[in-house]
Amino acid sequence: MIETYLLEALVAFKDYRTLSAAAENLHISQPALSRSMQKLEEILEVSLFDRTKNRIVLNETGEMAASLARNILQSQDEMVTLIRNYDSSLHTVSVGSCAPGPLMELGTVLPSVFPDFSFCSSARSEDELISDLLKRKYSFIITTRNINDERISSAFYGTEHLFVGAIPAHPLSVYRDTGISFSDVNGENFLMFSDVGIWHDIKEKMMPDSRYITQDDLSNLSTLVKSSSLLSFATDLSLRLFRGDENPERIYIPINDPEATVTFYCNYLLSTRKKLEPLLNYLSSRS
Amino acid sequence: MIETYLLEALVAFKDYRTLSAAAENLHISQPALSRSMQKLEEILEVSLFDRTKNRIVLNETGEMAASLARNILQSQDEMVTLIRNYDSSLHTVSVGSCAPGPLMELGTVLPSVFPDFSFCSSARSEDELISDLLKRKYSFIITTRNINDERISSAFYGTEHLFVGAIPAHPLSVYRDTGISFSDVNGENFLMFSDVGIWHDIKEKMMPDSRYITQDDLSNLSTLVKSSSLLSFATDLSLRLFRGDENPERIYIPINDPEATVTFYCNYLLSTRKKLEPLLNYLSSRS
DNA sequence: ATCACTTACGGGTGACGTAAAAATC
DNA sequence: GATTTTTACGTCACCCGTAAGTGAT
Repeated sequence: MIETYLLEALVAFKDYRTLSAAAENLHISQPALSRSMQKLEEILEVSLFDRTKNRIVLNETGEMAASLARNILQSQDEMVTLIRNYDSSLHTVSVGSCAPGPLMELGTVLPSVFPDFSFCSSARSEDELISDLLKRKYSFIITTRNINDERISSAFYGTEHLFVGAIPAHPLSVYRDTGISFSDVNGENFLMFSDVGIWHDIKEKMMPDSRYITQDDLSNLSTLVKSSSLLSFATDLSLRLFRGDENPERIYIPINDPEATVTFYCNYLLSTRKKLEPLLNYLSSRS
Repeated sequence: MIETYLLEALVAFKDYRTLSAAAENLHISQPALSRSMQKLEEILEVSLFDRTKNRIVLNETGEMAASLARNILQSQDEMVTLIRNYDSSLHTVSVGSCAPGPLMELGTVLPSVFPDFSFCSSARSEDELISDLLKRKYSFIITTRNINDERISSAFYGTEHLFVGAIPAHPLSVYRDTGISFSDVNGENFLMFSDVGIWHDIKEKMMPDSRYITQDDLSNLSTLVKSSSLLSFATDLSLRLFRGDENPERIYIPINDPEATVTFYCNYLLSTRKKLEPLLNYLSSRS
């Protein structure tokens, strides 16, 4: 059998084209690498290089061998992360979401539904979430659409509605009951949380002329908003979660456009259904 | 990175269920294997076993890790054969066939078409041939149908017609020009070569009531046939190839059923087209 | 002269085997 | 008592680094 370090050596040589460069990158001496390549040829009973006195180049067989070796190493890497993820999936419940709202809500819900759990911040794209779900990095993920994959099952999670926050003196505050449209505030400056996931794309699309002053710390943002007359954002979820320590000096105006309402779905691996049943029961009882 | 011997150890343990049994199979001592398993857990930062004082069992994570490890090892094996086959494909031309006729014919043709070459006997099923072609064990294969795979290209090779050999005194010999049908000789005893590839299925299907006395050595079979009054087989290919040392005491009666005629195709990997061009030119010039 | 590779040589890590202890059946 | 696993310890393989040699640019 071929030990992994030999495959790593071969791949490094393919990448760096000379033994010296590859050896340096592998943090071993150049003669050591030279011997490894010889050993690999011995084991395979095949010559992998064209050698001249002071030059060594992969031959046709060597090139293909290095490609195959790279695949093996990648498979090994994937194996390691799969094993680690699988292990932690037995001990914790981790969540990925395309928006922070459901994540914050779940933060209050999960501890009562599951004994112990861990949290994960929202990733960028839904594709990344799906890929990480398949690798079991997440126990389940929150997305805005049902996923078309036979290994994955989906359940309705809930909706989130966007509001604009403003000081009472703001002219728009008269619309606090009737609501406004994105176009009414397109061009205005906003204070907002930086990691809003899918809302990022929505605001960019619906209010391309606005400027957004972002803040990646929620409590700092809150302080900032209290002291400012700039517009801000909120959602029904965030308003419900932070009821109590919300700013009494702010009023929240609903946005009427359909794009201001997002529907979330909870997606999980079919094979983990049993483990997640408490959550699924909770979700269906809620709706 | 995880060295291969650790993965082998894990897989062996999964297969043999105890360290002692697995160690014996791996030809190492049992304490050595015990340490390897500990080391693997260290590297993965995950526990793979449920341990009691004198018993060690794979836990859930361990079971899945062992499965993944088995896949890696299999990939490695495949890599090694791919590399070896690829290397030899650069030095030799090897042929697989579903029947011996084209193989014998090619034995006389290939040396003049290719500088150096090697030979392979006919494999059992066409599926095996295809699989070995994809692994580059064969440079090209002879089958009875075009193969539906985008990596493989096919060319017409030729046909082979089956004859029944009999002594002149045999009552069927009057049909030497008009031919007979399988049903006319179903139930008769035949002397025949054992490794006839696809012809095996044909005779079983068309003459299920006959008995076949097989011989795996061609020259022994020839001696046997000369001394016997039993029926035998021949084809247009074999008669052409062995013209000269054929038995003058035998006559050959054609079989008229369509099943007695087989059409062969030459299949090769698209990526090797250039190498095989001399052969393809020869084939198209022949037809 | 510098660079790149191979061969030669000595050293240290670590994987191995033997031995012993503990625990279960 | 037999089996199975773990720990302890000494040994040896083997992989590595340094040094030296050869050939090419």
